[in-house]
Amino acid sequence: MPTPQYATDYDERVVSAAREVFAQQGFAAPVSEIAELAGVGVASIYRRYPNKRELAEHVRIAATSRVIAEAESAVAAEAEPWSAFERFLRGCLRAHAGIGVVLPPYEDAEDVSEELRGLRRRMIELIEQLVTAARRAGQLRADLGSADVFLLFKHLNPPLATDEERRAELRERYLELLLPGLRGDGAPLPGSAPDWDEVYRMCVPGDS
Amino acid sequence: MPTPQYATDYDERVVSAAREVFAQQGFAAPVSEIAELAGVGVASIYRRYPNKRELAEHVRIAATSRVIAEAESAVAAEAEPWSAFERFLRGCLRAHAGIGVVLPPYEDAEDVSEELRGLRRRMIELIEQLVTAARRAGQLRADLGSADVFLLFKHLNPPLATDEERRAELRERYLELLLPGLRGDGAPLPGSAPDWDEVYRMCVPGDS
DNA sequence: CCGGCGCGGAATAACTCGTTCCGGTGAGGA
DNA sequence: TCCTCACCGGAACGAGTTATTCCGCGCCGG
Repeated sequence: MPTPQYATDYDERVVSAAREVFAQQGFAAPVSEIAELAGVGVASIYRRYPNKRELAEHVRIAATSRVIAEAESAVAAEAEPWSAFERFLRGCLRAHAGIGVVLPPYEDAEDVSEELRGLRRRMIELIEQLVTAARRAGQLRADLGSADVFLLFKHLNPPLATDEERRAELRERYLELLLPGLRGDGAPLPGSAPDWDEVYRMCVPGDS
Repeated sequence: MPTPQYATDYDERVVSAAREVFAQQGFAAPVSEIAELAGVGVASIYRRYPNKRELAEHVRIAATSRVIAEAESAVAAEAEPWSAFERFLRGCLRAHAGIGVVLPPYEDAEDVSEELRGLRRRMIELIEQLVTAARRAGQLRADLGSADVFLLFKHLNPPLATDEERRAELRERYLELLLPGLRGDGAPLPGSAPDWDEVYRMCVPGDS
């Protein structure tokens, strides 16, 4: 065997731990913490990824892919636009990987790989499709842009609860609180909807 | 003059900058960044506060006081419970100082000064009063606790937009989205409401 | 029983950040 | 005008933290 084969089980645990840790503490979080959460040694991480940045890139790719899958399955499963939209939201929330991690490039926007760039395009396209359809059907308020949805998602993530269990519970709790507003029951929204560039730009400088 | 008098103008700019920076980056943010934002040298900060921790404490005290004032003025200005509640929310949002900074103790809960502890008690008392009144009047959904409100607030803060102007706009935008849900138009909330201890506990470990 | 592939975690070298120190500057009195 | 002194900005220092590498160990297949 020319290329040594590492336990694939490890890969999964590492990426999952990295997602969790980066989501909570930002890119500045120590690699050792990721290793600890994954229950492996730091060397095992560096044996698979040349450096921290590439690990983060991998996490983002996985998370973005997950959101894409969630969107595609929601479109496929629901005929009604609003139902598809809602299913997408809940799906992402449950996937937890969620948008919180997808969002921040962690480093300067320039260093994003072509692969991730493509995935982002696809993800945006899908979300836009979901939003537009629901809006056309009069089931989603007209003054809400697709990038708004993204930001709202980010906000749904509670800080750092003790356990992930509880965090998930709170996420669903606050999503429920948001849904009536999304359907358009309130006053018109002040301000202008962000565009995607703004959303990405907003999250670059810091880590979180 | 026995005690030298420093420019009070500086104090204000320093605390305001510290609030901004801590809110965005957490307690881990470098002091130098605060100094830069305030347009002063680091020494000017240390000339007024013995160390970073005390500066943070000062920020929290100022922010908590501000929330208290906002609550008191809302209670005094509006007879209708829901109106008072809504005014409180908007007021805090506009004060921006807001809850994002009030919340995190930044360090272990033990090290909180007696003064701040007292302010917190008062703040919680007031928020609870606002929530209970609105709930009693049937204007706020019954399954929403006062600590929920606090967490929601935290979530309203957009990450790090380029300018504060835009951030404020987005905060108001998303508050609007939340209001219908708060009034009780949606499905019952899943999960259980957090209590205040949980809220504080949730935000201790990390910085943000 | 032996060889070697991974593994965990200690060791290293760089870097960041809190805090302190120091020379500069400008206002005000002589 | 010149001197003094209070105050300022920013460079310097030392402690602590972290990405990355290195090394000896244990397990698995033969």
